[in-house]
Amino acid sequence: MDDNIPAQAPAGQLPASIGKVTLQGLARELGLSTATISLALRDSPMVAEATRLKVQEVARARGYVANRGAAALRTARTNIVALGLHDIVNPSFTELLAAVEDALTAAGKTVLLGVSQEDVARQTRTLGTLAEYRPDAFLVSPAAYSTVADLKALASTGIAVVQVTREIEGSGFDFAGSDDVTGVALGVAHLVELGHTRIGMLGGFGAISTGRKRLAGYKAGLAAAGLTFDPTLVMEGPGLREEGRRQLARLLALEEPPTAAVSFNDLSAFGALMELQAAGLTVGRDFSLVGYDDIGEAKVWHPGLTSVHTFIPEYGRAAADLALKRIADPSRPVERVEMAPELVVRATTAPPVPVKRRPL
Amino acid sequence: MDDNIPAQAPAGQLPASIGKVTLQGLARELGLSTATISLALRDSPMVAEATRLKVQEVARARGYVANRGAAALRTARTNIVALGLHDIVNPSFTELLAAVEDALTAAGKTVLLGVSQEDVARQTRTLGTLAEYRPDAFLVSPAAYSTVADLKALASTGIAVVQVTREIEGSGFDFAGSDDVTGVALGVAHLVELGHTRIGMLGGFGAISTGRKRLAGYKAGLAAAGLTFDPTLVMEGPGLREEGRRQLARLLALEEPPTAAVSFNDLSAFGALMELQAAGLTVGRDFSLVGYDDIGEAKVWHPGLTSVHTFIPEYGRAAADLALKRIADPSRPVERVEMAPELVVRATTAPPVPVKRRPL
DNA sequence: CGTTGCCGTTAAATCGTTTAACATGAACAA
DNA sequence: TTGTTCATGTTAAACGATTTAACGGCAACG
Repeated sequence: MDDNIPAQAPAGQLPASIGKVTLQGLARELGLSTATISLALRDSPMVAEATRLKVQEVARARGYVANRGAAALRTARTNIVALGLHDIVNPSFTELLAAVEDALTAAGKTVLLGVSQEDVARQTRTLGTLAEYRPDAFLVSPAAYSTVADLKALASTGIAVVQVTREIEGSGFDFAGSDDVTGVALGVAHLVELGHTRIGMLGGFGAISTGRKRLAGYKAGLAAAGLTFDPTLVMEGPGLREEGRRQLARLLALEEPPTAAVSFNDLSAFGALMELQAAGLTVGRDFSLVGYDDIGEAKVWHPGLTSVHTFIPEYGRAAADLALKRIADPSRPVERVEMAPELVVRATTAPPVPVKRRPL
Repeated sequence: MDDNIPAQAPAGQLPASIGKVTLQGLARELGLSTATISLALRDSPMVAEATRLKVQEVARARGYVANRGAAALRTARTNIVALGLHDIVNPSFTELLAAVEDALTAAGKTVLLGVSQEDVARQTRTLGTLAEYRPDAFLVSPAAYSTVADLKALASTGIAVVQVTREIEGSGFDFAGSDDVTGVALGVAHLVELGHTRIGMLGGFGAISTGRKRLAGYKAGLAAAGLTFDPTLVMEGPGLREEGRRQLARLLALEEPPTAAVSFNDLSAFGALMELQAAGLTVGRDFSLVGYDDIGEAKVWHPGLTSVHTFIPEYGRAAADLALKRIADPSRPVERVEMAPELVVRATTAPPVPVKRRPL
């Protein structure tokens, strides 16, 4: 019946069949079995050289594009790595994302992206959807307030889970990030060395591991210098430009304002620089400021931002590596890669000015 | 034979079967066919209410996670949208990525990410790999020097292709972006209105559509004001902070430097602001500067950057929409969404100072 | 009581790959 | 001659879902 409408065949089939070159199509065309084609395309030594070359040539000529979904169904390996980030607008995460993407594609993996926007419910939904694609691994920077259970749900499907930047303490998953306690303490030590004794902190917040660790680093730095911790000098909030600006304004409004501050991240510090400028103060003279992360932008600023370099691309690559290693061997011992940050002194830090600047 | 080793079964099967709940497993457990389970989980009216509820309950209890790869194999629909961007560190692209991701996930799609790093060869490789996952659509911001052929290769596999931000003129694919010619002309007009007659451009470059269009907008703006185009006032290069800073330095070093400039993007402008500051000049008094895109950072600056707002999240959403529409109807007419930018005046622009500032 | 029609469910085919297990024929040794 | 290898290929069964024709059961109806 349908055979009576031959005219429709070319018109109807062509668009649908474009790009529809499959192993089976090649097999038919070459008079070989799909098995041979499959092996030949993957350079298996089990197929004769001549055959292999011919198969590859025809495949190229026909524009064959492998269907990884089908292959994955069979092999239970998708070569997909799911990335669950809480934010991608923040440049430090952008730099991380770029490094991770680069490292993973270099290893033949492809990145499936999900963004939680710092919302646990959305994170649950997103990760759930990503899981439906059966990634070989999850690389996660958990949203604030995430719990162990949120990650365990992923691992229970037998998928590798690696935490990056942020972690859920005690979750027992691989982790790559910077040693934030040491890092912030480094910044504090630098300020102390310059002679500052009243040092504030433009802080993050306690619902995320980095917020807690960097605060701990601030305290540790003070303690090491024999300075007492004054909670009124610590501001809390999301590490954003606007917030850093607000936080610095609040510090300056204190009865006895600090002469310097370390910050949760560079973004806060940039905002603070704006506020200093707006307040008519000169950073590196009237006030000293130390950023954190040392993202690319920090060195472009004028004056250049003194910051604690945390090697974001490096630990992004490390995280990718951990994922690859855990995929290869799911039972390997849990590994933590904590990179030691380094202080980069530029122009936003200097000795404090004498209390009375104009003794006149 | 194998039956003689019953002790191994639980030990060996458990780890392997974790998360391995499939439709067939559920079917066996419920004494139903996989067809019924499949239909029930998708709320098909063909299955009785009671059955549906029971199936869904058991599925939830067992932690069933659908395998979209398998489904895709059958339905030829992956619900994946591949994103091929030339860069993700630049904040304007980050904002775009965030908006696109948001819009697509809201529509039930998942984002597969590929980054070309402004390298055509890498773009070819990346897009090829993405194609192996059979995305329902490609959303592309092509690398510099891309040609129509680079995109046609994707379309020939019958996949929807949408260009965002950048386009390859005459390629015949959907496009969403800002009307850059109008946009930059807007910035020039503003400077002209303030009294500037010697206006420079911190430019992009000609290998990408936005570079060409924004330059055209600059020329159009000058022409509309009756000013003649002076090529020595146009700098070319990648739109980065460092580059903007360099370009402004070069403009200032001219024999007869301009009193104002428009720029290719905000990033260039931020760099230029740094250079002005380093040169001891006050922006908004000694020199006027207009950014482009008006990314979030622009309003946090002090002084706030006058910029041309291009509605990046909006056209990101538009691009996602175009993709969804083309997936739904591959034969619909090609659509271009060009958003009209709007000038946002802040504090970096002002009338030019008289030629001799100190008549003394 | 036989027929019809509807409803809920099922069997089986299908998507494109991979991979054990097996087939074929030539080369070689005994 | 009769086996044994070895090199190349093939067969056929997965993988986990979706789809659709067909089926069985049951109520209603004449």
